Amino acid sequence: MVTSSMILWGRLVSTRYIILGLLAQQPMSGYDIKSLFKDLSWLVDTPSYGSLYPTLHALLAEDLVSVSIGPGQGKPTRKLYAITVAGQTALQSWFRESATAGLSIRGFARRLVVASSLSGDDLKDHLMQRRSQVVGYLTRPKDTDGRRKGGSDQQLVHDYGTFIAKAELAWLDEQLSKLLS
Amino acid sequence: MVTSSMILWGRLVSTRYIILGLLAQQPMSGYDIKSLFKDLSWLVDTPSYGSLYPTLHALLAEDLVSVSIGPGQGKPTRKLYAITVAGQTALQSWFRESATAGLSIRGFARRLVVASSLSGDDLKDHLMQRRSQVVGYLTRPKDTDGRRKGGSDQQLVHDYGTFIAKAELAWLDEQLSKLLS
DNA sequence: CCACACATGTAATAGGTTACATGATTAT
DNA sequence: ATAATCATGTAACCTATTACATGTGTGG
Repeated sequence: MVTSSMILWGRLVSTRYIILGLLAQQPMSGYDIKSLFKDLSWLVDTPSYGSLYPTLHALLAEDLVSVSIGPGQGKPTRKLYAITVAGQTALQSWFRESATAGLSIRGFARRLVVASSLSGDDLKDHLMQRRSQVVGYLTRPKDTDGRRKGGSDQQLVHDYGTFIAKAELAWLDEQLSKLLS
Repeated sequence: MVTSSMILWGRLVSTRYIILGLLAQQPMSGYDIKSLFKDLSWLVDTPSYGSLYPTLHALLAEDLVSVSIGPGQGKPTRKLYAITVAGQTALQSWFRESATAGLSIRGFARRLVVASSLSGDDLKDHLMQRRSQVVGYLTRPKDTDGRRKGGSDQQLVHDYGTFIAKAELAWLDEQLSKLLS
């Protein structure tokens, strides 16, 4: 039975793929993944164990990852998850299909984690695509609407957004020049 | 009957309060709110109509907002929502209680929208609190763990995070010096 | 007359969090 | 001993998205 949700499975479903992206860099336990996310919490939301472990189980059931009982020398026994070949394929497909995804800083960071574990070309594409989105954002037309948006409306947040976007543009250019040299 | 979810009602529940924050700046329709969110999509997630309208209905049922049938000269009739006194109180309470909330750029932006509609002191507190969080992030100890994190692990994303954090710090200092002068 | 922006809404469902439950090992 | 960190998991519940449904007004 194919439900509509299964059609969506290959699309966004954020957490699945960022977890897969982390596992693509090296085998880890659920606990490790959680800690890594904590390091990234500045940019990406940290999933709770309540979604982390079930996701890992689902990925396992689909053969996108494999498990082995970790050595746990000293510390309690742990399950080491590793990405499979099928997992790598799925990850790459998702990354390429989700290329047109939105403009949020969070979405970019999420995909950046995944991109780091893929080919240099995928990374370069991601950065270049992002660059044009950021430029688009910075050159967006100022709205002078009659109804709402009375001039100073949301000024502060927009100012913040513009400032961050400019910084990001600088970062992107720096990274891209490194990649192209 | 008091359920545990009701206790949480005054806490995070993101969208409720950012909507309330937007309405605190001026009365708007659901459609207006959606457009405003689109402008902010760089920093904050845009809720879908499927959550926007029900949220508006809930806020209305709790007397945190009021409605009036908009003029709609030319365009189709619209419902103008406005924040009530109770709504303003609830907004301020939420803002102050959620002060210790996490460190994500998205969480900050969300609260920034709300802060813009509150007193200058609330805004100043928010910026100062954020400043110390950002400084904490930038001065966080580099981990040299044996098990995972093999040196260059997640390098790129961390680099990105650091770059953005530095930019944010500069912005915060700029804003704070404006507020204090 | 048709596409597009304006405008509001609901039902099914996916996705996530909270709170709970359990246990090993190390440092104080 | 006992607190803290390491480690895994589940059930109930909340929240949000997706997809659908409907209708007005404007411009080409």
